[in-house]
Amino acid sequence: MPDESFAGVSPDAARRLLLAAVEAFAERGFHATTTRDIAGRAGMSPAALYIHYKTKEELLYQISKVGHERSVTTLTEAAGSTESAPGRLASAVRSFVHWHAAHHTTARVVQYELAALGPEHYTEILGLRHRCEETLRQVLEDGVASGDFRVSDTRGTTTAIMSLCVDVSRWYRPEGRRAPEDIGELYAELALRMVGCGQAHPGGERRS
Amino acid sequence: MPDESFAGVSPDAARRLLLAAVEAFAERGFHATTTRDIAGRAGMSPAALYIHYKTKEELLYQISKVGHERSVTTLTEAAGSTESAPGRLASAVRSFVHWHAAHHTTARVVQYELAALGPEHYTEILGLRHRCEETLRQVLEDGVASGDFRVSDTRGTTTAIMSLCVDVSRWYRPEGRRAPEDIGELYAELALRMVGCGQAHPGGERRS
DNA sequence: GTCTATAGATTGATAGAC
DNA sequence: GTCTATCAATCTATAGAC
Repeated sequence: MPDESFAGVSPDAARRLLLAAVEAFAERGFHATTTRDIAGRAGMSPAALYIHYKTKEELLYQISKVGHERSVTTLTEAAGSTESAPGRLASAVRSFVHWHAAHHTTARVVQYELAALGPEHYTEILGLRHRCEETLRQVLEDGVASGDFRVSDTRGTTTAIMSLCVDVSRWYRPEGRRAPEDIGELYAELALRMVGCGQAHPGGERRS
Repeated sequence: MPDESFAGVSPDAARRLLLAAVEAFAERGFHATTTRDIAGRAGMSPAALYIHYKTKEELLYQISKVGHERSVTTLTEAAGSTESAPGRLASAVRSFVHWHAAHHTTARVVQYELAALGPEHYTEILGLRHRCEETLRQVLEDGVASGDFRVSDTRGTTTAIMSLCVDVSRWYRPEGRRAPEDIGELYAELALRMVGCGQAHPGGERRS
C-alpha cells in the first residue's frame, strides 16, 4: 500500500499515473523523471499520460495540491482541539510528523519539488504552506499567553519546529529502526522542550 | 561576495564556472540546470566548461566535496573544544547553523542535490555526512554521561538537531529578518532545550 | 584555452490508426 | 482511451579552427 491519499482519483488509469509519478518524483526528483518513466511504471505507453494530464507539471501540481491539503488538514485538526496549548502542540507535532513519515514519498515530493511548479501553481501551494505555519504559530502564541510556554521568538521557533517535522520525509526509510508512531512521539516531546515546556526526566509522566 | 569557499580553486576560469554552477544549482536544482546556463553565467561559451570539468556531474561533485568538508570542519572544531558538553553543543549548533545560513547557496546544493551524484561520489559524500552526525551524537552522549543532558534517544535526537540545522539552508533568504548570527544563537538555545538542558527563562543567564 | 559548429541521444508532447 | 510512430526542441559532450 503505497499511499491512500489519492484513492479518490478516477478513472483508474489517472490514479495509476499519479501514483507512478509520486514514486518517480520522490526517487529521482521532478526534472530527472521522464514522462516515459511515469507511463512505464503505470504500465502504459508514453502517450497515454497526455489523455489524463495536459503536462508533466500538472501531475506535480495535483500531487502537491492533494498532498498539501492532507498534511494541512492533519495539522490543523490536531492543533485545533480544545486541549491546553501543550496538549495541542504535542498532538499537532505528533500527527504532522507521523504523516510525513507514513507518507514519506508523497511528502518528499510535496516538500522538496515545489520549485518545479509553474509560477501560479507555486504561489497557490505556498499559500497552503503559509496557513500551515500560521496554525502552528498560533498554538505557540496561545501557550505563551497562558504561561505554559517560554519562548522569546515565536516566529523563529515555529520555523524551527516546522523544519523538524518536514525534514522527516527526507531521511525517513520504511526499513529503518523507528516506526512513524515512534518518531511522532519523540518529536512531540522535543517540540515541548523547545518551547520551554518539556519535562526534565524522560520516560515518566508529563506535568505532574 | 557570493562565497569564499572556493577561493582556492584555480585557474580563474575553473573557479568562475564553479561559482556559476553553485548559483544555478541552488536556484533551479542540478537536473534543471543546463551546461549552457553555467557557462553563460561564467561569461564563457558552452564548450569552455569541458576544458575544466569532464562532466556536469563533476562540477556537482567538486561543490559537494568542498562544501561538505567546510561544514564538517566547522562542526567538528566547535564540537571538539574542551568545554563542557552544553558549551560544546551550543557552540556546534551555533557554528553549523551560521554556516548553513551564511553559505546558504552552497549549503543548499550540498544538502539537497546529493542524489544527483554518481554512485561512487554519492557514497563518498555520504561518508562525510555520517562523520558529521557521529560527531554531534558524541557530544550528546557525553552530556548524558556527565548528567548535563536528559535524553532518552540520543540517535533520534541527534537526527532531529541535524535536521534543524541543515534545513536552514532551504528557507534562509539574505533579505529576511534574521542575520545568520541571530539564527545560530536561537538554534543553539533550542538545541540545549531539546536535550533537557535549556533554561526556563529566556533572555537571562544560563546555568546559574 | 577559448571559440563556432555540430554530432548523437533524449525529451515533452502530438498525430492518427484502432 | 490506448496504442505506434514521430516531430521539434533541447541537452550533454565533442571536433576542429584559431
